[in-house]
Amino acid sequence: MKTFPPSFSVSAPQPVTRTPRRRRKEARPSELTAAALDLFVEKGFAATRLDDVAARAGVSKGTLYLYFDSKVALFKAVVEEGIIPLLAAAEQQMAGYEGSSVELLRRLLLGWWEQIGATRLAGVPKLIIAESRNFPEVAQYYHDTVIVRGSALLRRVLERGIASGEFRPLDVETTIDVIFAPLLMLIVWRHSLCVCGHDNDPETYLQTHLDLLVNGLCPQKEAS
Amino acid sequence: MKTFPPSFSVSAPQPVTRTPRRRRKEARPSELTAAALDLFVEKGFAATRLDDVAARAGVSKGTLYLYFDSKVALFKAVVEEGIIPLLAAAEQQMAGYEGSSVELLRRLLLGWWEQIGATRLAGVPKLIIAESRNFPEVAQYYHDTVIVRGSALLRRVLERGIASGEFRPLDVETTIDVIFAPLLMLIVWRHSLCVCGHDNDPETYLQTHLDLLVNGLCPQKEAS
DNA sequence: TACATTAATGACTTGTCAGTCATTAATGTG
DNA sequence: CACATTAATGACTGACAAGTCATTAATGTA
Repeated sequence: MKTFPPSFSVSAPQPVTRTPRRRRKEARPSELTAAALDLFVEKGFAATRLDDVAARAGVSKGTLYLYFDSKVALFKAVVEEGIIPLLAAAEQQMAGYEGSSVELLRRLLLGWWEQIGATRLAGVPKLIIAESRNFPEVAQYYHDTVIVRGSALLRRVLERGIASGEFRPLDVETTIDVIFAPLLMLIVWRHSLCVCGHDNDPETYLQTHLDLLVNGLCPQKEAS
Repeated sequence: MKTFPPSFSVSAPQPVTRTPRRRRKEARPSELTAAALDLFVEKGFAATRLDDVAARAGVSKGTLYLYFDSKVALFKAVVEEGIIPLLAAAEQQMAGYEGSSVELLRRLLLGWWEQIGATRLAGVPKLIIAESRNFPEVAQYYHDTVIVRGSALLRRVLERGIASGEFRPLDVETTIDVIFAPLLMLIVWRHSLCVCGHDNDPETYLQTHLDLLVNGLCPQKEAS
């Protein structure tokens, strides 16, 4: 990753193996947010050093501050770039859907897993869960721009299913949170508690969750 | 919080308004763990300053180090004192239970809520979820002493229910985690994301979770 | 090639906090 | 009371990291 001075001499004379400066105003911001996402995911928000973010993006810390006012601003940019577009796409897709509500719910949850849960982006919600207490500004921003909008998607599915009689009438607002909790805990397990060996197979976990959700714990009382 | 010399003179001649030292070797440890629990819950593990823990317990930081080798040791003591006894009690209770498995599951989850989730102790699992990545030693300790033992309780309930035909045959290990996830997320909401207004009524939340668990999302197909 | 513009740098300032240790004083005993 | 024991103190150290800014040098233009 880094350029070390080789212990044997090479044809090109490298003064101190320092790559020359490059002026790349356009490319810096996205390179910095990409580096930041990696490190936020790996170490958490508080534990990520901006020196490291800058180094991974191939610049110095001073340069980072040229493009982002603060650590918080950098995080907001990561969310803006990584999550918001996915939300917009999901809203689009759902608008045109015509099948059953059970299937729609399944697609929504599995889609979230594929596009966020199973990717580097999963670090973002994990980080919010872990650190919002210490960074209320960050939490507020994420709540207003992501959670509210994501909840609305689930709300539509549930209301749709209840209206069509596919679902029992439930407390929709509470059910949204109950349904989503296992997905969030799945990424928490995979990004935090993994350190102590305990781990789940995500496929099995999601299947089990959906199965419990749709069918419950008890056998269908067909013969009653 | 701190004792300032008053700018006007007071009848009682307070040299610098400093309470005299007291030697209370016996009482210190539990006073310190109590103070630590409060602050860990409020601020998280990393963000809790040992100066503050000591101050809340009415001693200086040096005294804290007289009784605990490190911040991690202090945390372990908090778990040892707060959580382990509850686990032991739950195991005891469950051994003698004779009713239905649905009812046993309900009692287990609601009992967890009453004794941990709704109390100051809820901060402990929340803290593990949030910070295990940065403190693997802490996570490992908690996994080995609490999570493994708690999972065993749920496992017994599920196996009992499956054996009696009350529950469908399921992947028990995965189901344990899926069932517990919403409870953990509930305390995360209440201890972290509360900062941004979003909040649930715990009673409704738990009822909804149990209802979904036992009955699922769809109406019972009685007439099929 | 000479020069103006400004992207990029990294040493520095400032503040925080875990953990240490020489000093102080509370308490029991003879 | 005199004094030994040891609980308690808090100033200090060392390490770390966010944010700043005077300096450096890449690049385009005349």
